[in-house]
Amino acid sequence: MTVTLADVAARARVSPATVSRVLNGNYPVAAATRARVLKAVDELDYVLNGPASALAAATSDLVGILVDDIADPFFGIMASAIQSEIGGPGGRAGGERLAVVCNTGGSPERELTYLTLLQRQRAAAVVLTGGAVDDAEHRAAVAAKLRRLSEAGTRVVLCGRPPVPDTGAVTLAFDNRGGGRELTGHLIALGHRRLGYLAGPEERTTARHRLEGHRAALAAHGIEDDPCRTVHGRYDRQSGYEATLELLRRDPALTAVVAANDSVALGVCAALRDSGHHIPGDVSVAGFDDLPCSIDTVPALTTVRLPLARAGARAGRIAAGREEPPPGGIATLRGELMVRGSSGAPRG
Amino acid sequence: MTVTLADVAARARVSPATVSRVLNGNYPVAAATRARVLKAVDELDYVLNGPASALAAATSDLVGILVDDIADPFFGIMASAIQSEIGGPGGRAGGERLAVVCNTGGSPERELTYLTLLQRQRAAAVVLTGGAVDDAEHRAAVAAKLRRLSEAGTRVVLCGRPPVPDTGAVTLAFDNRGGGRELTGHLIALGHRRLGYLAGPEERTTARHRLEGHRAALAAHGIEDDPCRTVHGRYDRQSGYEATLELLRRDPALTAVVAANDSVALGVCAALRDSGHHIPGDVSVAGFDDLPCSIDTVPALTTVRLPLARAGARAGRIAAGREEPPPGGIATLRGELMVRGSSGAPRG
DNA sequence: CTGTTAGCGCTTTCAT
DNA sequence: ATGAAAGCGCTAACAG
Repeated sequence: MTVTLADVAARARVSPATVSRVLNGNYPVAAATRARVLKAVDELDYVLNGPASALAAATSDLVGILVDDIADPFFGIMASAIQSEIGGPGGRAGGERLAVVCNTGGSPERELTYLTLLQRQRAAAVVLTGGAVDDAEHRAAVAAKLRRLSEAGTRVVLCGRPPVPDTGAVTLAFDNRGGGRELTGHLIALGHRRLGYLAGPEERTTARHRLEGHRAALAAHGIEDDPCRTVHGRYDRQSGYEATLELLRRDPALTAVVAANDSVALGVCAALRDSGHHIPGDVSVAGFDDLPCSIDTVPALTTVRLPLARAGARAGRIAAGREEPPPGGIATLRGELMVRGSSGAPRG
Repeated sequence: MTVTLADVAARARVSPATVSRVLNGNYPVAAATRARVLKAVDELDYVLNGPASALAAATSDLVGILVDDIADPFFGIMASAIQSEIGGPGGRAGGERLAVVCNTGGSPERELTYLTLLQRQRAAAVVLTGGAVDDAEHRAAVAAKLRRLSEAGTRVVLCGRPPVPDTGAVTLAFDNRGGGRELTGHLIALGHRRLGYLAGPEERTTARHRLEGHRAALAAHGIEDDPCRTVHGRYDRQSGYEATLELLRRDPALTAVVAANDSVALGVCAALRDSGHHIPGDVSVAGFDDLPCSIDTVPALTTVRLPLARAGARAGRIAAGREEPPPGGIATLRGELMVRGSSGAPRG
């Protein structure tokens, strides 16, 4: 009842092999024959059977994109860029690739599960985005999976994620350390000496690297890094809100708060507003990522712009095999400091 | 070289069929045998071949989620909710489903392409989110595709999208008309009589329905609907910014601007600020959707909260076959008016 | 509860 | 340029 390639062949009065060749366009076929086949395809409303095709050819057109949180524009922007570079023509059979995004929810287990699922589908490529969970066991498990995927012919690209050595994975990393250093450096230059820092989840590499940059900037200027001025939390607004109140409790004389990312910074702003502090008159605020939202806060947020779309597009092209990997398989992309109204000189 | 089910069978000293039964867990197998098989799977590091499995079983565990714009939290939030309800155990083979999101970029052609690709993969279910393009030709093409998918056994769910009759598709629609009516009604109740309206893309059903609601509210209160106070545009911030300037040029005495969604409303706020208008003192602003960002504008945005996460979760469960479709296959979910600081009584 | 036997629908040598 | 035939790796009756 469901129409198969054989049906098309019968109607076009050719062999199944010829239909396959027309559909894949990877073999010379007489123009007249091709036309006849295409007509039959159209008339029968034939749709290629993906699994059968993938089984016989031992490859598929599936490309997986793993993200931590699809509801977060940070990942959405990257995923969108990746997908738009992959989803075009260029695949096998029918010329279209199925680029799909998988939401891990930040869970290491789900990350591994999705990798297995994609391995099971014999995916053509896999792109992993965002910071990794920096735990020895999980790192080893991911490395093993990536190695296995590479060996099976799946292209692996890490986008905005630190390299995983010896896996054949191409890496486009963000310079989170450098960005963090520059951001805190900017605040120090304005005259700030009592800076609160809201770090992201302790186990995430992005959070860790940004914090390292912050500390490097403090050290470079001989400012003591009082541990009670750093609070770890989640990468979300609410976490920023709560942590800010905690920070103010610990040191009411704070003149600046640096957040692990923009979502957290929005929470910081809200908490400061709600507790009667003026931004930047009383307290300066800075974020990281430069999400679209960040320009609409009042005052607009000082932050570090990450080239999310550019990185994603490049990762997509590499995954699609349309661009050469960077030399050594690793490239580091720098962020750009965006100075806006939320940062200013401290009072007094 | 790549290990197959037969290898596992050999090592576990059972037949391939038994291995398959263990892996799918849909058939009684002696505990001892199962353990032996699982051990072999582990030792050989075996990964099921998805295409082969899908071919033989004539079904797959792939579930597709179509979104207009993955970088927009409106879709991200729904997609996340859908995926978290589907991605769990409950699929075939190994107990995991591959729930993936496909980014159409709002293009009708890409929407159809993705539907074909999913049909090709013999997807277990497809969820379409967001407003449809309301063009007769495209509507017919989508309807035909959905019918074909349904007939092939793919579950089809429309989430936040108007029904498509006679396709077997289950619909969870948002009451955009009602929300629009309530929002404009609120502004009218505050005393506004000169309201600008920034409608979304003219061809989108969401934009259309929200506008209809707006007009219904005007009509209900006997307010003339001056066509020059309505401007169509894209669903983004920049569009809102530009259209607001245009609106003010046409009628500088406007006391309120209603936007098609929150992103547009952010642009409205920016344009008003930049042209020296106070919100809500000079001009009130209202959005639609209640995205997370909307609470962080100053003043916070009056808007209509849509149950994105709830709708997504329900759509996901229906797609996964874990919840019954609503009676008649259609449910309409209402929005909730969120009155915040951006709306107030008009001056004078 | 387990093994045997046919395919699922397509791709791809190898001939012609 | 086209056809014939042999699987790809798995599942699903059907026996036992």
